[in-house]
Order: sequence, then structure tokens, then C-alpha cells
Amino acid sequence: MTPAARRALAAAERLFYDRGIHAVGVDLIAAEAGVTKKTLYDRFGSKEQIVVEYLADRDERWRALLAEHLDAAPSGPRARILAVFDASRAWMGENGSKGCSMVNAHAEISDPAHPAHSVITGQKRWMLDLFTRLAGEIEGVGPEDADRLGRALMLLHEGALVAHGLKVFPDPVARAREEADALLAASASG
Amino acid sequence: MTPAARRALAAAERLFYDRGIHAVGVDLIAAEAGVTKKTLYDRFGSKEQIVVEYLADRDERWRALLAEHLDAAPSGPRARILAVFDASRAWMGENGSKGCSMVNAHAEISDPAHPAHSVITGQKRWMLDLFTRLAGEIEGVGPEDADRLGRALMLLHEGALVAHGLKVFPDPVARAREEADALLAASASG
DNA sequence: GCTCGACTATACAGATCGGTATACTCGTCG
DNA sequence: CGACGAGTATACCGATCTGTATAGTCGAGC
Repeated sequence: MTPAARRALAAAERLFYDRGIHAVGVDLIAAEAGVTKKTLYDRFGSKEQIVVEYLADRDERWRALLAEHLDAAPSGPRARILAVFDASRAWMGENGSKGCSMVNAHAEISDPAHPAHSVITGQKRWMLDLFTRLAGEIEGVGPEDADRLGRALMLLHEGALVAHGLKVFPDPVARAREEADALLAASASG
Repeated sequence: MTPAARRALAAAERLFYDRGIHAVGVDLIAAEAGVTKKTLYDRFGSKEQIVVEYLADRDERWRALLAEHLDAAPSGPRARILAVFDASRAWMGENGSKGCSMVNAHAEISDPAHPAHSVITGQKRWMLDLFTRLAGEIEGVGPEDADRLGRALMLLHEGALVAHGLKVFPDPVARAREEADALLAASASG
């Protein structure tokens, strides 16, 4: 990726996230990045492609941050599950005062055939799988309970991201982590 | 409200919710409603005002449906809390295949001074207060535990609405209700 | 019968939308 | 030196955006 393309994508990410996708035009992206529209279309081809790369890049960065937290977590599935919430808390502190970019983008994209759609649902499905897999690694938790636990963790996590964006009450991710902890304490020997 | 205004608002609600606010122009609203732009601007004055009334009307209808479910619920705070989730399940079945309109609208509105902003945050704050108040009515639950419980219920509920919109797994509102039930069972004598 | 509010129809203004075209500069690499 | 990729600058296209203006239709109430 050329330097101008990187600058353009960085500007697009900030603008799309802060103001919404449809509210931001390519002229504005070009101006904010110090790049001409010609360069934008040479590198990306279309606004739609910029949107896709915006979401894909955020997804990639989130998964990288999450992997760091998972690697640094104490061994054991329960600590690793809590590490997911820690990662989200760290992420939100730096990247997310308006909630989840995937959820927000989904609100603006009606066409299920839009190439961004698979990025959005892909991340959510991946997160559910992660929660379910980690829950299944807990001693004494069978596949059925893992499904139930994974989905409950998913609900708490998604709810926390939304609550953070809406600023319903302070530090909802920390609150969700507490609740997840209680859930895990109750569900098995630990 | 005149008949044409009612038709226009109904069309706007459907279009805004399905496609997003910025993706829908007033010409399209007018055409879908069988109404001229002149009438639209005579009745509402601006697109911004249409957006505000779209959200306010949905809020009003949601609160009415919720009140019905709360009135029909068995007495006792625990049953009433579960009735909130039942109301959401019924609501989503009819009005919401794309999640929460307030959350979705918030994703598209960057200006905190936008008149729709207070409608959005107002409903969320109201829901948190409702959960907290109902939790506080449970025997043996003090004010501090009511706050904790209210916020946990809020997280589950918001998470369920998002998960429903994203179609992460089937019937997330029912799953959230189960989790809320377990939470309430564990938190007090009942 | 006449006024008045609600509504339709159409055209337009000024701005912005996504996207394209032409012409230029500059550093790098062979 | 010369070719080439990256980027700049600017102008433009057709379409669409919010919002306004003019002119006319229709039905109900006084």
C-alpha cells in the first residue's frame, strides 16, 4: 500500500467511524488525507472498496489486539475469557467512543450482497465461536453448556460495546467483565 | 396530524429503518408515501424534523407495547423484568429485523446537539432506570445491588437487540431472557 | 357561494454526490 | 538519460441532495 493510500485509509477510518459512512463523501476523505480523488480511485477503485477496507482493517487490528491479550492472559479458559473483555476495554479506550464499527456500518448497509456484509457478520460469528470454544475448554462444561455460555458471553459483550457508544453508564465493558466472571463462577468448578 | 403527514411518516419510518437515515432522501419518502415534497415541508419543515419524529414515534410505540406486557405480567418484580424481554421479543418479531433503531440512528448522527440525540439517549436512560427500579423492588435487593442488576440486565437486553439485528444466532432475545432469569434467581431470595 | 386548509404537480436553486479526464511534477531505477 | 510509478491539481460529468417557488385541485365549513 502506497503512503498516500495509507493516509487516505486512515482518514476514511476516522471519518467513517465518527460521522457514519453515508455522511462522508470521497471529496472530504481526499481533502482530509491531503490526497487527490484521482489517487483515491487509482488505489481503491470505488468508495465501496474503501468501506470494505475500512472495516477489514479495523477487524484485523482488533483481532491483533485481542491475540495480544489472550497470549498475555494467565493460562486457563476462564482467565482467557476475561481477557477478551480486558482487550475490549483497552480497544474502546483508544478506538471506540461510538461503539462497534461493525454494528454501526451494518446499520447503514441494507444490501446483504454488499461486500462489507461478510466482513461484519464474519467478525461477529468469529467472536461467538471464540467465546463458545473458550467456554467449552472449561472443566466440566459440555458442548451444550458451551453453546449456552458462549451465547451469554456474546450478549454481554455486544451489550457492553453498545452501552459504551451510547454512554448509558460509565465503563460498561468493566461491568460486563464482572458479570461474565460471575457467570463463569456459577457454571462450573472453575 | 393530517392523513398525508401520517402516510409520509410511515414511509419515512420504514425507509429510515431499512436503509439508514442518510441513504434515504426526501424525494424518495415523498414518492413512497404518494405525497409531494411541498406537503412534506409544509407538515415537517425539514428532513431533520422527520428524523426526530421517526425516532420519537418508534419510542412511543415501544413504550406502549412494553406497558401492555408489564400490565399483563404476573405480579412481582421478577416476572415484570422478564416481561420486558417478552415485550422485546414481540417487538422484534414485528418491527425489528435490523436491530435497535435508536442504536442505528446514533451511528449516523455525529452532532450531539442534533435534536434526535436526546430522543435516543433518553430512551436508553429510561430503559436503564426501568431495569434498575424493577430490580430494586425485589425482596432483599438493596440500592447498590439494584444498580448492579439493572446494568447487567441492560447489557443483556442491548446485546440481544444487536445480536438479533446481526443474526448472530437464532432468537437472542429469548436467550437473554433465560440469562436474566438465571441472574435474578441467583441474586436474591426471589 | 366563497373562503380556506390540505393536497398535487412541476420546475428550479444551490450544493454535493460518486466517478472520470487531462495535464503536470517528482523520485527512483535501469 | 529515459521510462515509469506515485502523486498533485483542476476541471468536469450526470445524478442526487435538501429546500423553495409557482400554480392549480378538491372538499368541508361558514
